[in-house]
Amino acid sequence: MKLAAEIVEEVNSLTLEKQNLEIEKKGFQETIKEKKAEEKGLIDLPHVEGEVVLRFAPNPSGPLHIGHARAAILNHEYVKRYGGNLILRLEDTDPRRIDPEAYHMIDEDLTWLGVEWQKKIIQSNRIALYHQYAEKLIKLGQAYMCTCPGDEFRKLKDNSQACSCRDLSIADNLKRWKEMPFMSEGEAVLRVKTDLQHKNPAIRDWVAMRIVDFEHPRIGTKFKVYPMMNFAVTVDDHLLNITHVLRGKDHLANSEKQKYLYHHFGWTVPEFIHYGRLKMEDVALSTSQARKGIDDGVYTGWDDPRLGTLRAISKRGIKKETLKELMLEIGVKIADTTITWKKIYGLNRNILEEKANRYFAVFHPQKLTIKGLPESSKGIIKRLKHPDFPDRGYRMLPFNGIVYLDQTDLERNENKVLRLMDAVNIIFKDEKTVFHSSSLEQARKYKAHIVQWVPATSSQDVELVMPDNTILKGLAEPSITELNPNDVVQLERVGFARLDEIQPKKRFYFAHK
RNA sequence: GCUCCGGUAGUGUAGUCCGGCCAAUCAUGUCGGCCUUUCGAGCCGAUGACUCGGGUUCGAAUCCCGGCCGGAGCACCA
Repeated sequence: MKLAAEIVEEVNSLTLEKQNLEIEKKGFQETIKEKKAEEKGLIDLPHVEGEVVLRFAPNPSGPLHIGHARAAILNHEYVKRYGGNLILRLEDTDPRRIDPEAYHMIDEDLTWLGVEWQKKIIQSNRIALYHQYAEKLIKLGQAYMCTCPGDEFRKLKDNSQACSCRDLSIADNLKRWKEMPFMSEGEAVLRVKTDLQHKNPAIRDWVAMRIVDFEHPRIGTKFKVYPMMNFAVTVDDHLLNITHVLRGKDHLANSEKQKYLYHHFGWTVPEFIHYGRLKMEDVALSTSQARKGIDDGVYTGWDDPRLGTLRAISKRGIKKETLKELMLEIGVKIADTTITWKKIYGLNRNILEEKANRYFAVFHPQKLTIKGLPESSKGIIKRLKHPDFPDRGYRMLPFNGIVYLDQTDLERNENKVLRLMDAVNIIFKDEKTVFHSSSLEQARKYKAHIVQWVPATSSQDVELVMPDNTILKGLAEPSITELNPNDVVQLERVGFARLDEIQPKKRFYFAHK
């Protein structure tokens, strides 16, 4: 025993290389298992044979939010990796939960995200198709028309008991099925037979079709019998040859339910991949909460900077590339993730840093007239639009000694030498501003802070909408008139901001530092 | 309550399937330094994690059991 331990100790003390060498010397066969070399970033999909067919299937109840972006980006990325098709499918089988505006908002949002789809289908165009498959299922003896009140059925189901409808003949079921469009809401449902003994009561005999007496925003009152999500999704995923289904883990039980349907029809089950919940700090992600806030006037609209919608995020100057990087990093883990704004800002800054040109703006403007300014210091001051890219040219700032500075910069530097970038050094003392010197060396010598300024004689009024939707009014240098809406700039020492509109006012949205 | 699932630094992530090269990767954040006419960026450095307890094993982030914590589902929504 002791000997064995000693030998092991000895072997372990050798480097791996030496151990392998010894193994070789002694003539042992190499038995090391080969570990699969994974592609960096997003993990590979399981069981890929050739091309993949994936789908992004939102419910058109509002615009897309950051949670949708995850599904859309991931699906899109996998289609790009393996080749194949991405299908956009609008799941509008609940007439009550549809926002007619959402159909085009979703297209817009995906386009902004850069997610392209090869085919688009709308489930409300396919209701008759679902009816056909429902009838097939009845004929297979795998579905039954249930007229039990919901709570009674639940009691039975929770005890693994069949209700009386379950044993109806196929003929009786077909008869009821034909009558279904003439019944009223709640009178009957079509149930899929699963396993009443299933450990999870939620899986037992789930509803496939129901009666809805409500005008559908797209197809009106043409149908009264609508499929439930699980039924429509399964039929579609099969018919469209979907190979892999990426969905949130809130669909775990649904995947389980759907498998029964695949088996009843004899269809191949796609690969289900479930990812965890996405939480976003300070943001109400749910569409319904956002809608309520908009209706109540708490939020200004779907693009209110406080919301987690893609249109709000893009308005704030967050780039689609940032979202893509973020989603690729988060991947498809089933564990929940919390996204912090700092994370998004950090990624976004990496992208914006080289794109955004620099401009001066102050948001607590204080007008100053510099006393004793030598004539030689006056004139047009040139400053690079971007310190790292000189070929982008200069902005011109007329400097005549009358400027706006930020109030807080003034307060913090009272009685101290303060340098106006690329201009002169001043001292603000006893409510008076006097010229101190002009060279950078002097500023360095006095450890002066270096701040941005706006020429008072040719300033531009601007607004800056902050992430909490408060609006700061300020002044910017004249060159900002060369900007166009949607340009993202860095307001020096303020932060990155996206120009949203120039008429009637020049309005920026603050992105981050 | 029932069913299922998860837990690696502040946050996100790699590694877990197939135990040893993991005193654990990368990103972001934070702190410090250098540089820079921004409190930005860049460069350099620092910081900081395997949920806990048992078990198996020569060896456990990795396998097994239990606890704790967290999440999802339990609809005639998707």
